[in-house]
Amino acid sequence: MGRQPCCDKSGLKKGPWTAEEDKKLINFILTNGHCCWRAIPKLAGLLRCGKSCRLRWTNYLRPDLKRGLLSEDEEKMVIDLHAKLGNRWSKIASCLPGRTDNEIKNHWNTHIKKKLRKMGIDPQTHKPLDIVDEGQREEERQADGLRIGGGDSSTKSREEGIGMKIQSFWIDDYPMILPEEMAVNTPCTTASVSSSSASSSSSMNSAKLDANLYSFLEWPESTPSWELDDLLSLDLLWEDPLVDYGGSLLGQDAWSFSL
DNA sequence: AAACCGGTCAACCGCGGCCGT
DNA sequence: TACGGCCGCGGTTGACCGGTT
Repeated sequence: MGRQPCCDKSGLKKGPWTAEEDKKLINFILTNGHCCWRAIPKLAGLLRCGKSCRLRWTNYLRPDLKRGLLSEDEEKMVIDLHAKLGNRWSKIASCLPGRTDNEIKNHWNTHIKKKLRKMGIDPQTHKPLDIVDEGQREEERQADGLRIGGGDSSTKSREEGIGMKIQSFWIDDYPMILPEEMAVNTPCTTASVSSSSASSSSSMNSAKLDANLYSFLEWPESTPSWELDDLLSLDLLWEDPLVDYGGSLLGQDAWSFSL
């Protein structure tokens, strides 16, 4: 029976989102919530399929998203959870508030995989790689201060549950992050400190929202789910004309919603 | 200065699962 | 139980960027 396409693709726009489209989507969802993704494009006046809208919202426009690179602690959590859950990115993401599955998946493929391989760990199995000569690896271990091997600790840790497994990381490999340092990992400060993806690629897409997008908001410690009322209460902030968002959006009154 | 190349990441695609009928 | 619609997930693609030659 062949699967039907998620929507009628004829006449629908694809590719990068424009600021105007973002504005329409945010405005609609903040006002109405997202009851049915399939209906949203039409109701919001967008020439996109519902799927594209959902993706744009969940991966980029959601107000509770953190921006910028994953912190060391978050990275450790991802590795740990991956050892336990495998490539279930959405499950992993659900344990990291403000992070999306797409973001974590990308970070895994571009950063963590390499890091693990460099450490002599197979990113898929989380077991030591055997392809490297053991003696040579021993030298690398001494040089790098790694502690790979010595009984399959990664496997062992996998059986100990997430909370315990945190302890199985080679702390020496990662600079420790103190709780107070974690606290500065807000979208605002992350973006300002990091010279990474968020800022470096800001010119990639004219519609791309800078990591400073929500920098003017004060984020609660954890925002697992925002009610519409919570978001609506932010309208004064959205309209603050004094905030420099570092992008072109403000100049277009993109955030002056009439809620 | 231009061409090339590898890295990065937003966005797309298609499948699987859930749920209502 | 079977079917169809919708959503969410994971894999993949492709545009863009910075570094190198």
